[in-house]
Amino acid sequence: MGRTAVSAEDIKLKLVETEEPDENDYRLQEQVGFILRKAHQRHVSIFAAHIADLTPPQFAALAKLHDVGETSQNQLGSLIAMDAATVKGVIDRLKARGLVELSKHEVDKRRLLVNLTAEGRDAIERLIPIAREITEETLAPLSAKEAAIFMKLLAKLA
Amino acid sequence: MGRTAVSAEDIKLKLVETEEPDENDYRLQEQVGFILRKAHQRHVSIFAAHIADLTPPQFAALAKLHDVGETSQNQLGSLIAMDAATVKGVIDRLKARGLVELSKHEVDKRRLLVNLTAEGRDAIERLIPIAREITEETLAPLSAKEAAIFMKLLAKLA
DNA sequence: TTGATATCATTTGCATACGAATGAATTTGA
DNA sequence: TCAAATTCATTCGTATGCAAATGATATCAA
Repeated sequence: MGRTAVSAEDIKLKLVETEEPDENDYRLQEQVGFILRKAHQRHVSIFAAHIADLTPPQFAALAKLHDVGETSQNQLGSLIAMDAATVKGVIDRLKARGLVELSKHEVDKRRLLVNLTAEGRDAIERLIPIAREITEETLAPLSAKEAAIFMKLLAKLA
Repeated sequence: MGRTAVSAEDIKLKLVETEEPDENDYRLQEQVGFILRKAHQRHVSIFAAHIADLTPPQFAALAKLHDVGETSQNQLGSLIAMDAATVKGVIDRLKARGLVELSKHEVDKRRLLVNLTAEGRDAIERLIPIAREITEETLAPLSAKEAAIFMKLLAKLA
């Protein structure tokens, strides 16, 4: 008698429970987005410890300009993954510090050309070796093989 | 004769070149920090497409409160990797929207306790399934096996 | 050619993110 | 016990980051 004493309500409850074990075990700490944010924070912190007077976006702008030479503000932004509003602020601050200079495009009057100053060129050339150390330190928790795999997968995600 | 015609200058030049092929081949696009930033940007964009009325940090705060219940503002911050100044802004905005309520700690008068409101609880429980989809879509460029490896390595980095 | 579109840059508003300084309350240690 | 150190929260200043609106200039298409 007792062994078969399972009501319809019991069964329904069981089903509901196994159908959605969802809300109970959502672990924020294991979600990509959350960990990506933390990993990025850690990198920024390592960067700041090595290069105190420049932010990563500012460094990116200088490094890219060093790479490609004169470009328009918007184009530079697309090269370093910054929208127009953001890149403007970054360039303004670099200009205020004399690392970059602006000029108007002769033909297309909408464009604002950006270029490194001599000081900006010196700065970026001096900083690139340090940037290599920053990359290295950021990846330090991984073995060489792990780092290679990680970079490949990260590039797929980005 | 011709085969051994290598001057001291030639050798020095060769050495210099192999000692620092550095500044010439620094590729911003291949640095961890740069790609991490882009991957994070992509995730935030995916998040916004699924959950328009909440930011990832706001979601994190609600999810963590749902997980651990009432906590102090600072403690919540450390649980979701936000410093005191940042967490205050996030909590202020959640409070203004009625998703969270604040109260003073009876014993330790320095602490400000944060708790979900009924509305906040409803919201986070409704959003968690969507957050799973966001995680899934963020990892979509990777196979299941790649995603598992990536998450393991990313966790090591963060 | 000219009217519709598109592009480049700027501005505004909002939301992280964090260092540094400050004040209040608590804990520690001599 | 009481002064020093620590912790919690707030505020200020600076720097991304992005959506949306705007104005100027270019390009395209009918």
